[in-house]
Amino acid sequence: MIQGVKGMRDILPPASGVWNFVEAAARRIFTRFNYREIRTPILEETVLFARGVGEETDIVNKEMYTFEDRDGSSLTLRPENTASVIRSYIEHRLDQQPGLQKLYYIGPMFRRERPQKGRYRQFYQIGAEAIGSDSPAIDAEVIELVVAILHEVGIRDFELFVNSVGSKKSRARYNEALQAELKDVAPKMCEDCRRRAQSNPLRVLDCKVPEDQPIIERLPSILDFLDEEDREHFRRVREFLEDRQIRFTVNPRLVRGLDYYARTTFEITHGALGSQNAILGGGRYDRLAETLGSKTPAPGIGFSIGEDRLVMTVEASQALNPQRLDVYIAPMGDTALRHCAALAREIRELDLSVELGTDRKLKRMMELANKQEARFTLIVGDNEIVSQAYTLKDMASGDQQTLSRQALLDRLRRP
RNA sequence: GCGGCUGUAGCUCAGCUGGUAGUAGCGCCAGAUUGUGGUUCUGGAUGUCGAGGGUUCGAAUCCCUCCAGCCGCCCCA
Repeated sequence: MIQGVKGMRDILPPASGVWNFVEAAARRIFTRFNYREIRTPILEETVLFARGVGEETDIVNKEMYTFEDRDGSSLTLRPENTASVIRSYIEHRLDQQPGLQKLYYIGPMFRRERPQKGRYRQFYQIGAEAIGSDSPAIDAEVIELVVAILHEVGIRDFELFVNSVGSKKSRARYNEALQAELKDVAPKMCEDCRRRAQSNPLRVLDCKVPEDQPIIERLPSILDFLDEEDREHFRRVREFLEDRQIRFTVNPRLVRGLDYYARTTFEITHGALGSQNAILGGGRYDRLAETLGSKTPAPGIGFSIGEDRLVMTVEASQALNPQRLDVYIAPMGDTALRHCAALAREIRELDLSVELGTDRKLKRMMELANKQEARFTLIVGDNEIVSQAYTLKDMASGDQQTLSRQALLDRLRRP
């Protein structure tokens, strides 16, 4: 049997209905915040991600699907979308458009990681970028926007963490200070932390072992390494969030991220997700455009929601009503079947979903109507064609009435 | 990429001190007299027991390899 590729999955009904629900909700909120959709290619030149995301990140080092094209150029399946959006912004001179560019996207990304629940090699992100301003008010609005999306899909019990990682320079200084400090205290910590102190000091901050917490609390905070401007920027972001009555926790340990992050970073987690508990993450990337060759600065901030994970929490938190069938038409015989095609078209024009049965037996068609939870079944046989009166059965109550063609359409028009 | 656990009908699973697959539940199909579903009853189909190899007279059951999923690491969405 030919199977799907590892880490990639089929999204079947009824789950696909939840995906559509989530995407429709996101689009509504994006529209309210005046974001418009951008669609970028799934393939980009490898160098875009190498430079944009950062040569030293795990994503670029070991997780990209990179291959040589027939002409010898190196192409990569996008592992994230911010770099592509900025590339497009530069290429099409969107900085010449009036005001901010507020763009959103929905689509698949690819990273070759070991698959797990909530972690797939082809996964989907719903994201947005606000490019062209470094105002802290934009940071707060972007965060307000993601919170609004979560509310719109019915998720309330999440936690929002915000932090500021300052400039690249202050992050480097912080990393040094952390390493120096860890040299002394790491031996007293758990096995994992001792390893991380060597390989990736920032990861120590994520340790969940209770005994290590007192030590971690005494480690230096990145917030103490910010310069004056970064500190003020972060203060105002928090102020704007409070004005908007958005509940958040400052988490100085939230320092991970791609190389391009600067100043504000944020993350939202949800308990129902297990170890892959981050449902979305984002941050500011004021220098990314220049890194990618823009002559003019284009400070921006964005986020991406892990749609797979969002769908999981939506599925866990509420029972969504699946797509309903409005009318099942049961024609009795070939004449009726031909006759019903026009009838089906007329009912569909009322924006109702219609299934036109092709089975020979009425009993069988009634069964199918029932299994698909049709609201009505319309029975059309010789009697009905001759008399131009149709039998409409309400499947919930079992009531049946005989209606003229016009009365039938009127009856179906109102719920 | 590393470690652990798991893999039997469409789904959930039983069988696993080796003897050649389950009247299991749900679902699916058909019938209970020719234009009426949901309940009930009756009957039926479907599995190369994840794949390949090995041990054995004989393997779903033991061993090896591979594949996939899940959990942890790592990373992140």
